[in-house]
Amino acid sequence: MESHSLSLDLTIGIAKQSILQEPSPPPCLQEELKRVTEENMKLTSMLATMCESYDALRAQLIDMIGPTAAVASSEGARSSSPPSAKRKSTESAGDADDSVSSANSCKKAKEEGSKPKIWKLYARTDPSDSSLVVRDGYQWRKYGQKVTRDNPCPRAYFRCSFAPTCPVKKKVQRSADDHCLLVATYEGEHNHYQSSAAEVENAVSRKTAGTADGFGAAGAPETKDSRGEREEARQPELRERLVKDMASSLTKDPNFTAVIAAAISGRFLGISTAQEM
DNA sequence: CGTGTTTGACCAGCGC
DNA sequence: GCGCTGGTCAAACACG
Repeated sequence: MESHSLSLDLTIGIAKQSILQEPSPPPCLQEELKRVTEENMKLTSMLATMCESYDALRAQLIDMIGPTAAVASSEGARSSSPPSAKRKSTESAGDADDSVSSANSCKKAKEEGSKPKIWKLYARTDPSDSSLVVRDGYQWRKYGQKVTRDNPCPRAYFRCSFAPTCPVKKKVQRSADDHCLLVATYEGEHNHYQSSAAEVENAVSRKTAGTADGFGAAGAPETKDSRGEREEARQPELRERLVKDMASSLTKDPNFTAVIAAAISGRFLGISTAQEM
């Protein structure tokens, strides 16, 4: 997405800058340094603008869908009705949910005090898409798959793999009636930031397009309490997340090492001018 | 070779 | 105690 490439450009820009801050660079490099610095500042301001726009849009989105979205904690997931348009399919998804709920209800009594948060996400998928993948902005590692009794479609089990210590699990199963509908049941809360801002946008857009559950941009259940807290803490978090995204982009992007190598070998200027064209 | 997925085996909880 | 079921493990496999 655009924001992602922007952050990548930004990281490359920063990298270029740091490379060029080697002791006593030649005059042509100083000129380039100046240009890159300006470009970097422009990108930074663009990024800030985008973040503000994103915040505003997201706030609007939450206002729009908040009242209808089911607060999908274990207690509220089934009590609040989903939007009428999705009523039938949600009920059919409920077939799958019932097994989850009944399984969880057994534990409920025991774990009432310390049970992890459970929430659900309904996602429409292409009928031809047979994968049990719900793109919610986090990295998941599949650790099991099982065919359950009340649904011929297999249920897939995932763990959050973005952070080794993250306790969150999710189960994804197609609705027995509507095979286009994926029901993702999340368990626990993430103890880290979302892996990708682009994925966040993806998740949010999916939600507006066809999903109808409590699901914040951070992939956590969107309760009023947590929402208020996050609104307050958003700006510092956002900056920190951007920094992490940048670092992540640096380590993941093979092109970055090529840029570094090119810069070091003196081909940097050629690449830079070529990019401008 | 490292990482993620698949899949059969295993385990624990529950109802009868 | 036994069988059923959901959830997890871990070896084998696939892929980049």
